[in-house]
Amino acid sequence: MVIYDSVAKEKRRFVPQHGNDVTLYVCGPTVYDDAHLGHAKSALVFDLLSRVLRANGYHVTYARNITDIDDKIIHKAKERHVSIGEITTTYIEAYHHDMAALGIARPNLEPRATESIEAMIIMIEQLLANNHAYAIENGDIYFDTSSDHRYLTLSGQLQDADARRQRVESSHLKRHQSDFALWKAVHDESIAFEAPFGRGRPGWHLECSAMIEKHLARDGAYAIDIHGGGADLLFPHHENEAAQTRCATNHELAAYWMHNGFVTIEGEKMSKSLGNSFFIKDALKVYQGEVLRFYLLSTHYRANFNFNETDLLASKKRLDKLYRLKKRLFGLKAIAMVTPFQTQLLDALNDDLNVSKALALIDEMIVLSNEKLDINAKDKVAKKEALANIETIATLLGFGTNNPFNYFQHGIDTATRQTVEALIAQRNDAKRAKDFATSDALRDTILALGISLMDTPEGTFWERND
RNA sequence: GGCGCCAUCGCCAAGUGGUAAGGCCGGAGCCUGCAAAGCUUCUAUCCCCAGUUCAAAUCUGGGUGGCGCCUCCA
Repeated sequence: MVIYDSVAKEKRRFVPQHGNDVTLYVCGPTVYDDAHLGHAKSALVFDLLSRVLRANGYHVTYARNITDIDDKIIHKAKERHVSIGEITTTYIEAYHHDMAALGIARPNLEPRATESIEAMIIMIEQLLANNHAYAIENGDIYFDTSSDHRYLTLSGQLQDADARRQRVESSHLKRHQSDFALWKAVHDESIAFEAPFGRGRPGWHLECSAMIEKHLARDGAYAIDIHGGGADLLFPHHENEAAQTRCATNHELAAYWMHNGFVTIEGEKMSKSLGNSFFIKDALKVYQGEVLRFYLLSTHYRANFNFNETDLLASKKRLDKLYRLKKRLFGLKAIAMVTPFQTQLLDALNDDLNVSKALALIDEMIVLSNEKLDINAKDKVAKKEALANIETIATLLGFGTNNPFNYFQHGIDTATRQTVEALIAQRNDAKRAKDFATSDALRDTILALGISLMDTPEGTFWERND
């Protein structure tokens, strides 16, 4: 397997530190609002990565954190006059629901910040003991970036202090502009945690380093094999995580760093300030989760992704073809077998998750299978192979996992369904009577309901139009 | 201002030194009572300029144009 390491800025052959075991940590969401398409992209990319790693025979421990204590959460709880727990429970459930709809498997571990306070306290104490952190008058504890000789080598920022001063809000109490809070002292009645160095709340960057130490880290040069997240996290979040870990422990944080590109809408990054966030739950009202999965995964993970409906529908048509083939194979049991296609598919994905190449292989496989079945509809070998190939696609990429008939009739309500089926029965009567004028008129009626008909030797099937 | 990414057919998108994958859309055909689906077939020399090389979309330099990070952020 080859992975693009966004710190080395080149593709590197992937070699785990500990034999067959792979540790993967990905920065998850802060649960103060619904998940948007950007969250989906990140979760999808690393879901795919974990699938591909496993397909290569690795034993993967995949952790994705949940930040459930944060100023934005507290703010929202106050705004709604509810507890923080109610906010986080609501959005954690929503997150899980949305991710499941996209066919994203749950990571092995989903550590929460509030359950990792002890680990964070331990790390702060290590940093204080090593003189990598200091407390200021009000009780806040900062990481001393000047004490880390490798600071900024991860992101390659290396900017001078004057440049940063322009942008960063100055805190006269910090020793250096780039120093960041490990612990924010709390003196009032608002939510806080007890710590030897005073009541307070953890800084954001700390939790990932602490959780990694607590749940994944093993002896060696690096705490874990792969650390992932959105491209916006490289600096300062991952830079700071890396600094904390190397200064508190005797190892670097991750052997490989992977960052996924952004989902943009109309060419602009989604953000609160622009008001252009596109929530997964809203997209799911219109499109099937699997179509969204296919679309969001169809562009290489490192490239920026400009979401638009035209491209989404083009992706849907591409996925449709996989399901049309599955429809032709309906009722047959898949038999485990090895085909050249499967090897090629894994090879493509092993090249830094080259999904475009994988999709091209899938298209070619579909055409070839259809061709064989057009020549001989009872070609058993072709059917067996095609089924096995579809199984592999489902396992590796999560595409084609549904019942093909349900897929094409997605979102049709019972009333419409009954109407359509009654009209089809009428039309079949007309067809039997060779009354093609009536039968064509009925098809137009059905078409007006958004339904396409397909006459086949096995009967008339219907599909929803998009 | 600093750091970084990107620019391939109408649209989406691989390929990163050896002579342009795939999909969508569109044209033609086969099949079909007519359709749909499926199949066959047709459509690019890679933003511009200069350089390196036997050979460049692919490397180097310079332009132009997008985008991201530097502040919470997937």
